[in-house]
Order: sequence, then C-alpha cells, then structure tokens
Amino acid sequence: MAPEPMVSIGFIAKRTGNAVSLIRYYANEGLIPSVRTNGGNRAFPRSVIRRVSFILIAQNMGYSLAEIKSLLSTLPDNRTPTQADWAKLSTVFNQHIEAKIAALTSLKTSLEGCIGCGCLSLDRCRLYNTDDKVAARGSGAQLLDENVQSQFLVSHKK
Amino acid sequence: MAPEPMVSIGFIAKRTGNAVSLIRYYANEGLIPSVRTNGGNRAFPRSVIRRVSFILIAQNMGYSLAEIKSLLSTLPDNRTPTQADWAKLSTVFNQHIEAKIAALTSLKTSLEGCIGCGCLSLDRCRLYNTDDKVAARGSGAQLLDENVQSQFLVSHKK
DNA sequence: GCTTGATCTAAAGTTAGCTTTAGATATTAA
DNA sequence: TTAATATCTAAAGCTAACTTTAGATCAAGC
Repeated sequence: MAPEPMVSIGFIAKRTGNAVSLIRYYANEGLIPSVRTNGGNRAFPRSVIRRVSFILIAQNMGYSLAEIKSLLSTLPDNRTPTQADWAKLSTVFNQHIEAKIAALTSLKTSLEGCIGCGCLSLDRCRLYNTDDKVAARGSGAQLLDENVQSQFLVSHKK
Repeated sequence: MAPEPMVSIGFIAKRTGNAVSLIRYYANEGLIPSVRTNGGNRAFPRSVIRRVSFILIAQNMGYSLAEIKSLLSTLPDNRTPTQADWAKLSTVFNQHIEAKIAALTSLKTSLEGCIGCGCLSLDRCRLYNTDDKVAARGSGAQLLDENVQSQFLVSHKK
C-alpha cells in the first residue's frame, strides 16, 4: 500500500479548526501519533485528522482526555488505522452513545414526573429523595450520586 | 403558608451526598440562597436540596456553573419556589435535554455511516471532511466546529 | 460551664485542559 | 540567498470548579 502522506502541524490545526498549540498538546499527551522531520518538526499522517475529530466529538460528549486516550488505545499507533480498526472503535463508542441517550431519556422522564409536577411535598419527590428505595440502607437521599450521576459518563468532580 | 424549616449546611451536604465545602462554595457563588443565624452560620431552606440536585444534574449534562446560574435565575431567590416556578424551569430544561438527545442521535447516525463504514478514502468521509459542503467558502474541513460541536451544549474550550 | 463537633472566613492549593511567551531553529517562496 | 513564515522547547499563565488549611467562633449535650 502507498505510504500515507505526512502533513505539518499547521495543516492538522487548520483542517480540524483548532489552534496549533492544541495539536501540539495532544501530541505531547500521546493522544495522536507523530514522527519528526530531519529538522525536528513534527510530521503527522493525514489520518490524524480523523483521530482529532474523534477526540473533539468525545470531549463534547463529556469524556476526559484520559478516557479518550483509553478509547483510542484500540487504534494502532504505529500504522494508519484500517477500516476494521475504526469499525471496532466505532462499535464500542456507539454503545456509549446509546447509553447516554438512554440516560438522558430516563432523566427526561424523571423530570417530567417530578420537577415538572411541581410536587413540593419534598419527601415524596423522587429527584429529591429516594427514601422509598434507599432509606433502609442509609440516612437519607443521595439519589443523585447513586442513581442518576452514575448513568452519565463524566462527573467533572475529583 | 407555614414557613419552610431551615437546615444547616451539613444537612444539605449529607442529603445531597456532597462535601460541606461544595455547598458553601455554591452559596458563595450565588447558586443557592441562604440566610444567617444569629451566630453567623448559614441556614438554608429545605428546598435548597432540590436546587442542588438540579445543579448536579445539569452539571452532568455538561452545563457550566455560569450557565446553570442563568437557568436557575427563573427560580425566585427570596421565597421557596412554587410548583409553577419549577414547572417553568422544567419546561425550558426539557427542551435542552431533547436537543441533546437529538444531537447524540444524529452523531450516532453519522458515526455509523462514516467511521463505522471505515471509509478511509478520507476525502469522502463526512466526519473528516465536508468539502462537498463548505469547500466553496473556505479552504478545508472544520466540520466539527461548524456542524457537530454547535449541537452540543458545552464546549469545554475557552 | 465545659467539651465536642460543626461551622466560619480568607487564602492558598489542586487538577484538567489549554494558551501564551520567549528565544531559537526550520522551511518555504522569491 | 534572503526574507518571511512556521515550528520548536520549556516554562509560565489561565480558567473553572473545587478542596484544604489554619485559626477562630458557634451550637449542643452532659
């Protein structure tokens, strides 16, 4: 197979709509592969554009760079990903998207039946209080941590 | 109507499953209302638990605290929210959830038809390159910024 | 009244995810 | 060959969203 054309960091930046500093940052973090020219500049296979696109999409979905790195680890670093490589990643990722959709749908239902109803007898509100489900094993509510938050992908918390 | 019982910061923290420092932080940021006891301690209406729950859910959806503050601004600060108050907020929020679901669904379709197909003739991949749509008005791709990212609620970028 | 635990403030520290800066070297176009 | 532009490194700076720390005061139970 013909070797993939190598491109500069500026090309990747322009094509993905990002700053050069971001591409360099991703390269340093090991999120995208690169080689060096004789002079020491980075050179990327064109397919890195696709990889960056994936990173941006996953970030928008709430994944941290660490999680994305892990997701991307199914792609090979030492050669351009093949159709099968991307398909494999895609299958996994699709499941994450579906899980997110399911979580949002469930949240929507909850909100419609709870906040939406305006049930201010707080002791009965499922969002506020899950005594009916967890009282037996604790002292109160904490529904968010246990039921809702875990269905999402990212917590933004340390 | 009977005045709502006031509770301590520790109570709110325990009931929402968070650290006291977080509740204090939210109070300082003006995300949740509070008054002071004679001694100077914070006192919260019980309904603040619901407000914190909302904040946590919205954060998990990707909203920044600034955006959440703006969302919450439809709720009254000086009195306990009524059914109508929550219903109003819920209506708005529901639309955001629906938009997110729609964006994820569309992303899923795109990935299935693009990354999923493994189309490595990169010049034809919609995710990688939208030359067929935007070439006329620019020099390349940048699909992510223009088409996909804008459908999500948060960018995590400055 | 005393002790213990909860809360207070203000300031500093932390992590993720970047950008900016400065000064040096590479690459490209004329 | 030379000027203009791109890239390099290392270090520092920045924002959001918190937590931690230190020393002081509050509140509750005995």
